[in-house]
Amino acid sequence: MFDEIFKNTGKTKSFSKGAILQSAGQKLSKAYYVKKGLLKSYIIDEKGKEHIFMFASEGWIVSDIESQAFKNETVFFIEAIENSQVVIVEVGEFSQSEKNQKEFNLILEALAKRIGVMQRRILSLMSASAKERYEYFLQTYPELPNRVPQKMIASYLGITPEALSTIRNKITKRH
Amino acid sequence: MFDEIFKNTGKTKSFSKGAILQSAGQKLSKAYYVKKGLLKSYIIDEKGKEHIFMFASEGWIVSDIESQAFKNETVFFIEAIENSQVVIVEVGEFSQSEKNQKEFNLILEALAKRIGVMQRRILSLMSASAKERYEYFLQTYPELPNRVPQKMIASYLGITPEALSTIRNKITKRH
DNA sequence: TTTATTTATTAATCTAGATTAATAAATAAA
DNA sequence: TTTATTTATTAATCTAGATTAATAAATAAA
Repeated sequence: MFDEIFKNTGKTKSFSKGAILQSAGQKLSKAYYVKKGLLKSYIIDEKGKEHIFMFASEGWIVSDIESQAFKNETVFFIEAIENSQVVIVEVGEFSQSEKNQKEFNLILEALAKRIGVMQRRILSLMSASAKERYEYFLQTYPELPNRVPQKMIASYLGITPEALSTIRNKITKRH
Repeated sequence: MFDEIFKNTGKTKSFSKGAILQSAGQKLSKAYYVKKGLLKSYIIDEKGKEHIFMFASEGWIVSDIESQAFKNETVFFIEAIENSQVVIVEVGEFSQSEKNQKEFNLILEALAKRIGVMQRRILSLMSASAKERYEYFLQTYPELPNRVPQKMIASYLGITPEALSTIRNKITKRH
């Protein structure tokens, strides 16, 4: 992970639950390393509906890598869903400093990892049912259901809270 | 893009339509730079159904970046859907050679671009209807419908060929 | 060419998940 | 506490897209 690079960059800020760290439409988006707490990044579609793109708990990084690289406006909102301590990293530092071989490989590895996560998500959205996606989510993030309201999990899975409730009911009933 | 890095690495190979360049389960996957022709990368799910992950025409690169970085078995098949000329790049060269600042930035930019494409795909799978995804596909890849059978476009969109046929019918009818 | 195979279209039926609505449970605010 | 707000559950109804099947059109093979 980016851990080694980001952990000690200073600039730790605290955010209360509900605080918005970044809004869609802003330029010059930053990278957020979560020391403590939990963030979500999400979009709001034309119908005003929220779609959670990712959760970030301790040790994770959230950022709109594409908008950083190309200096576009970001499409993502980022919000603290627990009281959180976050290291904010300017993108400039990231791309301009002299990189040694080791840092280069760390960054490549982190990007490759993220690409892998997204590939699996795309494939499962194309090929798996909501129930299968939920079960896969539970395996991948076993601790999140205790920290996150169900409607956010539904939003992450791309389904309605009602549908998730029904799925959970079915899973428990045929124990 | 990776163009500058890959274009002149030699080792151009020709593949006839229908040739399989890579199969799921193989280790040490390579990167494929398309000089001429058209490739598709896809998975086959447990039910034996094919899901196209991406198309790659002239100037594109296909590769399982995650499996390269972590030396896993790849999940992707890669197949030529036109007669194609492809530059095959060993992953080794890519990560081990000494990188200068310029190359470093090119690679970062290419990865960021790919991440952006995947982000948009995830968000549209979560929030858009099949019709909207098809219209977005037409905007993004206006030339592909002339080169690719419809059932492959359906597979890329995550729907059945029958559903795509119906959508196309609806779009033309209310001109 | 002729024949076989693959692809696209259309229609009927089905189903996973959306929508709407009402109620209960949990959480936050006063 | 009490009250207001948010979240989760359940049920009824609806709909986008899947499934099945039959037919036509296009492409590949003999």
